[in-house]
Amino acid sequence: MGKRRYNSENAKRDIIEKATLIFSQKGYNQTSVQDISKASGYSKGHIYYHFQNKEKLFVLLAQNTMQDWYKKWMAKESSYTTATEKLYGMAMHVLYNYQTPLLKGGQELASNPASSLESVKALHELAVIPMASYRSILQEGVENGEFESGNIDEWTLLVGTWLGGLCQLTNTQELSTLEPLFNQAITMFLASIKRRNKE
Amino acid sequence: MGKRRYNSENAKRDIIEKATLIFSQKGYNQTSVQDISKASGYSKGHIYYHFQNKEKLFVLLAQNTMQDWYKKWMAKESSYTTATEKLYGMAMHVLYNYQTPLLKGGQELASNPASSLESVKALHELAVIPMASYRSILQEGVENGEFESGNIDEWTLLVGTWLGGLCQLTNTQELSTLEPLFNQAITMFLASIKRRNKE
DNA sequence: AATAAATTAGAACGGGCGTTCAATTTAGTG
DNA sequence: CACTAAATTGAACGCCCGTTCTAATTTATT
Repeated sequence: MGKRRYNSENAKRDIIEKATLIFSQKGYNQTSVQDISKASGYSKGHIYYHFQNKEKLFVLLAQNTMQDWYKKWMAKESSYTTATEKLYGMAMHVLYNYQTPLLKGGQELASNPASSLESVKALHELAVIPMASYRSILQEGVENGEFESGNIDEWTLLVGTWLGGLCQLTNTQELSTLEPLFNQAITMFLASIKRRNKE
Repeated sequence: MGKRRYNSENAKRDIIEKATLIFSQKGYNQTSVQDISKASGYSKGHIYYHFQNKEKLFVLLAQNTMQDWYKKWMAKESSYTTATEKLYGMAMHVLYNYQTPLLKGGQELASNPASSLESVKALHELAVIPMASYRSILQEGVENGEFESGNIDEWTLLVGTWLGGLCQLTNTQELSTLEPLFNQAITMFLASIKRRNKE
């Protein structure tokens, strides 16, 4: 009666790995299950042995990716002492870890009326995660007096959209060349929210 | 021997109109020629009477849309006297006239290896238009002393990506509610590039 | 009224898609 | 070694896509 332990986890891992890569490169609609099959070396049928369907597979990958992004940020965050440092750190974290193209795939899926509500909802919840991270930094900065008091939700949207917009450039430019740009955005943003010392 | 003048221009106009709408709503891949046929009331075959194929049709629409955007801006621009005013005006112009979803469709098309190089090139040229518009405002501001002298190309990218990022919000929020946000972005941006008067 | 060209519809095609399913191989168990 | 369940394949299905083709209809000119 002992549980048998076979091993299809290698296969599953391979599929996940390759699928993440291809979805990132080509988006959701333009990635076929056949593409994933070919890249992973497993048959189309086997993909359906591990995953219910293409949609569920994508959502899982998006969740994994975002979770990874968030965990890595949490690990890094404590190494910064001020909210200001955290903002700069976040900009770099976004530049190097945010999987813009995968998120783009999410928009494709979400905008398709045929997609299950469940998946759309799941993806929507993912999009909230980075915003919450930005918000918490801004909040902290206001509370400890680094930043002026102001409309934190508005600031969150502003910094979030700016970083999101900048990420579009990652499609066409080498990441490292974008560092100054990301930093400059934070510098400009900070210039408007930093508390100016009374002298 | 005189040229006959029939009238299928109504049909063509209808198709263009509906196709623009649907491409904007659903993106490139998820819009089928059948969708356009149904919405316009003309047969699939007739669409191919007017347009070579789906790809060319899309490129044409994108060009029309961008041309329209640019013309409208040119018409508006002269009503602003300072570069500062122009930036605020541009933000509103982008908010209300930039067809983000259509541009998204362009990215889909461009990222498909099967797309013709010609189309990809045409779309790429379109993406340059708004950037050039931003740049010219910044240039003007520097030249007439409104703005500090600085790296204009970097500023262009920064303001461009910010407005582009903000535009993503137009998918989910009422345009008019976004006005303050767009204005706030410009205000923050200006705070960093405006020349401070010597006193 | 006849004609020829412009316009439109609709059926048909080949292909690729996501998905299902039956059959086969693989590997642990007694 | 036989047995059984997991793992994996590959063919098959039905669907919708972009596109083409042919035939019908409308329209302007003669």
